[in-house]
Amino acid sequence: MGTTQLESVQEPKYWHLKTVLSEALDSEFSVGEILPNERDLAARFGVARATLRQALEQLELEGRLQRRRGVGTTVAPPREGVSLGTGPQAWPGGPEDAWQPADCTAAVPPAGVADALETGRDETVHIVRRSRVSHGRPVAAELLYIPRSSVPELSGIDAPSGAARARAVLRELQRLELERQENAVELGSAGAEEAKELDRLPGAPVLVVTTRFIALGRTAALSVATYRADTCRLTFGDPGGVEIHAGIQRQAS
Amino acid sequence: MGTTQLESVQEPKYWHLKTVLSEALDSEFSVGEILPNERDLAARFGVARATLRQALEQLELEGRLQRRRGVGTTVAPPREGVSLGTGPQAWPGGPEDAWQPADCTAAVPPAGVADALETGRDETVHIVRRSRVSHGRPVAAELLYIPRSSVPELSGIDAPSGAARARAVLRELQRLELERQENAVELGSAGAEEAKELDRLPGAPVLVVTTRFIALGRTAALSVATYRADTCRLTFGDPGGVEIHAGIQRQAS
DNA sequence: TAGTGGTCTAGACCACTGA
DNA sequence: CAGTGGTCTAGACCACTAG
Repeated sequence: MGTTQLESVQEPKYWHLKTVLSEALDSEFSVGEILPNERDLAARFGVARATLRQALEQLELEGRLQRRRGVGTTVAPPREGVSLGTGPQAWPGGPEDAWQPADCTAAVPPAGVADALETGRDETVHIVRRSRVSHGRPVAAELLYIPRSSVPELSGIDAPSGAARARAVLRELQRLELERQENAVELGSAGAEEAKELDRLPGAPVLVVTTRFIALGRTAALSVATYRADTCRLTFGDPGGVEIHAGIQRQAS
Repeated sequence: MGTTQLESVQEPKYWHLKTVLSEALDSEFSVGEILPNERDLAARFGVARATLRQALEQLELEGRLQRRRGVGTTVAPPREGVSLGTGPQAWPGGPEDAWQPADCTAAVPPAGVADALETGRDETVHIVRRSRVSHGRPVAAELLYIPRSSVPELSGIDAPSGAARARAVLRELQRLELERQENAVELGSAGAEEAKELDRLPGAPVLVVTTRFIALGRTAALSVATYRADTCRLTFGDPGGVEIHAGIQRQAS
């Protein structure tokens, strides 16, 4: 560090800024603390506000900062471990399920979902909306697609929609014997509705977890869950033991 | 759609742009095709280049586009499913392992890693670098931390470093009986070295998969693998069956 | 060397929050 | 209401790629 080496071969300003800020966060700030506003910070570092923002965006993406319009930028707590499927295989709505049913409607699913469910593209399915809350904050929103054939005994006399119906559908689902489930995780960005549910702006990065529940050789239900990427670390496999934080592991070399 | 409704309550331009572009990608472009350059596109839509770029950035984050400096913007192929742990539990370097060992050195790991491994903070461990390639493209880079105590029989006469030593270390690891493993997935951004290995720019979004291998009640190895978030969809649990694409499922309502 | 995307600037206005 | 972050503009220059 003695010299400002030539090795700054062409390091972008925002990248250097990010490094400096990251170190400052470690040493000079504590969780929840409010940073100076963007205009002040930019002036302090002698860069345009847009450049400063580029650094802040990266730090927010890495879960180190939290920015809220009208409020300010605060130091984020370490990411929270959120368990996916504690037991190897379990229906949604079973015991130990961390999700809260919010609503249930009947509608035609997107074509991709219909194909996965092997239902006709015009066929309506049960769509259960659920949300997952942790430490009082929403962390995930889910759409659960369930073909009518998976819950044949569902009484039509039950509530036509709402949380009560959602619970009824999930209860019926338990009667099937779950063969196995397939999971996939990928990066996405929050749509308008998801953003509202997750208390973020549209376009915010999310981890999309797609789960296919397989019973009797066919896909009995399909879940598409979007987790806040800024606050969540998805854990799976056998739990237990001390928590580990990749974020911390990756710092420095 | 008949009217440009007032419901454009305040939809940002870049958001609307993203929607328009996304639909155009579906209907008017095919995979690999090159889009007009940013200056032309911006002019065509009557927005500043920065605004256009904001839309492109989102689409790239969602894996719909691929941008390369000096080349242009192309339509990306659907994300590729990348399997994490086909069998429930297996040591790295075992049969069916998709990784290619690249190097092996001995060094003091980051503090977070040392804590997870329960080694002293000044203690050196074996660090195996591996890379994962799919369809000729690099998709992930990994750092594997292995305490010396996990491979006590390792002969000091072997190659002091390089791929040969990496293979030797992994071979020794197989002798331990794997009890279980813990996985975690979170969003991160590529560091300078990772970026080079993944053929991306620094700061590119990555999915960081942390795996703790547990044997004899202690952490026998720790893997930190970074996957390209733009091209990968991580799959786990029992495989088999038709591939599903959350990206497609999430389109439209 | 021409053309691409990546970085950066110095402004402006807006939407939202909280006092 | 004042102050915050979010959006947007119209430029400029740079790093990289390929012919």
